[in-house]
Amino acid sequence: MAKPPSKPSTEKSPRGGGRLTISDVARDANVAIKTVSRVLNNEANVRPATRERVLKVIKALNYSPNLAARGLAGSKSFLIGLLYDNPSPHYMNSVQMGALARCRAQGFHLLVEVCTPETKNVTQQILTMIAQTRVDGVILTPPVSDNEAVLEVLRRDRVPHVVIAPPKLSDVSLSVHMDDLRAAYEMTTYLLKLGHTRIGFIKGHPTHGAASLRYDGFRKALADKGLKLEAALVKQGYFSFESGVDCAKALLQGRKLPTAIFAANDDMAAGAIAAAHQHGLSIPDDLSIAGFDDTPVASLTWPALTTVHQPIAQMAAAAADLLLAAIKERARAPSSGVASSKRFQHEIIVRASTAAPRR
Amino acid sequence: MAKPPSKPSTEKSPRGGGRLTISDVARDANVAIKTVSRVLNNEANVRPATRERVLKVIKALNYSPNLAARGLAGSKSFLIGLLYDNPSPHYMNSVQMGALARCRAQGFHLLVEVCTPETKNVTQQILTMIAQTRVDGVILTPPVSDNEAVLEVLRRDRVPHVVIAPPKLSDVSLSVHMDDLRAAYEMTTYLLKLGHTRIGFIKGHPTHGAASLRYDGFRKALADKGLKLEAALVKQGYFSFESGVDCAKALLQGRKLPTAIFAANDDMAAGAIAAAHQHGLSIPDDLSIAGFDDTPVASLTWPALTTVHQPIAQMAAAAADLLLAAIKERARAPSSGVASSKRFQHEIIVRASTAAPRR
DNA sequence: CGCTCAATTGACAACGCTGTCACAGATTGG
DNA sequence: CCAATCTGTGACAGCGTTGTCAATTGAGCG
Repeated sequence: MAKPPSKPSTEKSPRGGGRLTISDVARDANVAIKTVSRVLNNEANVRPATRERVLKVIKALNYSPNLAARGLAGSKSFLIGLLYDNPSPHYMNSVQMGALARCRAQGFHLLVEVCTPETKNVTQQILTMIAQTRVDGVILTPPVSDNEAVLEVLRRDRVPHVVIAPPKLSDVSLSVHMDDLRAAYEMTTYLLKLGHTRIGFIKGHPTHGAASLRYDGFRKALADKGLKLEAALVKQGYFSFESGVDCAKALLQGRKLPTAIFAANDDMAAGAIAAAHQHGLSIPDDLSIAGFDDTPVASLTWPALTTVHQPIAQMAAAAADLLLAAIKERARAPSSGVASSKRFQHEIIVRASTAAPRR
Repeated sequence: MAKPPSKPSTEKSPRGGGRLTISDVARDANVAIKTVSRVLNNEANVRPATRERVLKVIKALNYSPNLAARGLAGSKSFLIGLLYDNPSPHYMNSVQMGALARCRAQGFHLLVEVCTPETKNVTQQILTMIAQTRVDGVILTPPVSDNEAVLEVLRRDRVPHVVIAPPKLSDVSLSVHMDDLRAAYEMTTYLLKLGHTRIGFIKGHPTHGAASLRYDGFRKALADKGLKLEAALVKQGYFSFESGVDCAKALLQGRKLPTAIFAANDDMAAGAIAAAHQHGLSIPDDLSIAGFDDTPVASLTWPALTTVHQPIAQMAAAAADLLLAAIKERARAPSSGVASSKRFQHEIIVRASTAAPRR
């Protein structure tokens, strides 16, 4: 009985990679399945010529390995979980774009998981997700990143994770962050240098870690210039446009008007602009206004908003890199990873909403 | 040698569901693995008492099944791919929130895939993703939804998919959509009813399907009122703030000024507002301005923007429902699914940027 | 030329679940 | 009362990969 000839690679046209398996490749390349696996995983000890041949067949067949099988057999799932709880679409979009680019570049996929504020048991939700999907790592964004219970669980289960904008630098987790205090300090200093001496400040949401840092930066800048903080010029906002309107109105009804207002985020700054318009004030001639975050709205207000730019997408990309590196490292040495944090540089973006005060 | 006693269920504390397998549950519930599987998949032919018992053990152990194994053994991956290529963070955020809620409610996870405009071969990218992850279905958002080649591939490989805002209603795909023409018609009619007769229009990006529908709606409303379309009052924009500024400036420099401007999206409307401010015009007294989409920026401009609201999150949720239903249906009868489309109702949101023209 | 040792390759058993099918017990009908 | 039928349950074989370890190859050396 004649042995059936091995089928030529052209038999299956290089279409969707649909139902191809690793053994199809092995057959065509005339090697064992395991060797194909070695090539796929970039393992050592494959003769260059063999590797070449296998790669050629893979390409010809347009084969790509089944993640589920890989996940089951090996330990890697090639899945990264993105924990998501941010009310700002722009922020989350930037994070996703940044993280996704890096993940895909390294062959990982992004699994998005939302935990709305109503979610009673975030911890349980994460646990379930990990058990189900066996994600190789998790990226946390604010304000989930403030949740100590979640971090605790991730550490206990030894799930690699990276925190974007952690409330405080941890010594057990990876993280990326920005210097909110310094940024607010610089913006305040910029306003002072323009000649403003009465600067109103609209604080951010009281539970948001970074918000208080921004206020600290504001105070420090005043102090360093020898100026006293006037309580009447500080209002408590909540990051929303409406709270910005309210706070600005309150500031503009005081006895001695501020010549500038610095809001802890752009939405509130936009609110301040609206309030100023309503008061018949001209910006920046009668009143300078500065924001924080450089969201798209900062370019769409009239006049365009002077604000602090954070490189969100870059931070997210770096977070992904950090995470992926840790995952690879852990595969080599299962010892717990080292904590490390990368700091990013902000930038003061001067637009049309600020100017020297009118004499 | 004594046979080791089967370990009691309390041995593994109900923690992370970490390394539990289905056989742990089977042992504790005193049934076969297959029976646990039946319970997990809600299959028939399990005695209620047995089902109960298994469920109790599952809960006690805090067990959740391994998706990779499920995917490998069965045909389902419990993964939905979200194809993503939208420049608007707000839009994508809404889509994700809407889709994610439904997916998670039905035990599915969301895999995000970006295809930037630079991606040379979107089709290949999708093919690879499908081959790797074996997603059970795909959700397409505009403008990917306009890409006929992508749709073609999905159909050929018989991957269930749903299209959000397709350029034209397909007879082979699921979709959800809104009546852009009618919405623009209504907004225009609203402006006409206020008493405006010279209405400027800023068109959207020329390659965006919905953009031309909006223009069609505008023209139809004028025609139905017996008004002639003045070419000088129509400008070609590109959906960006800057193009809105430019178009509005051009409109405001014409001989006979319009008393209202209708822009095909909010960003351009915001641009028009800025341009009007620069021309020293008061809104809405000197000039009414209307937008389209009801993005967050519409509430942050001054004055707040009259615009058309689309229920994006609801549409995405419906899209997910449609898709999940089709997946379940296909599991029952592998015949190709029926096409169906669900239409959603828009809403005219009247804010402060529009009013009757000054006499 | 024969031997050693490292480099390369392959056979085979998992991984955790579902599909298939066989089987025991319960139910029905004549 | 027994065959015929239906329910509920379990044994077992994969699904497409990787891990383990044995087998084969080839180069270097005395």
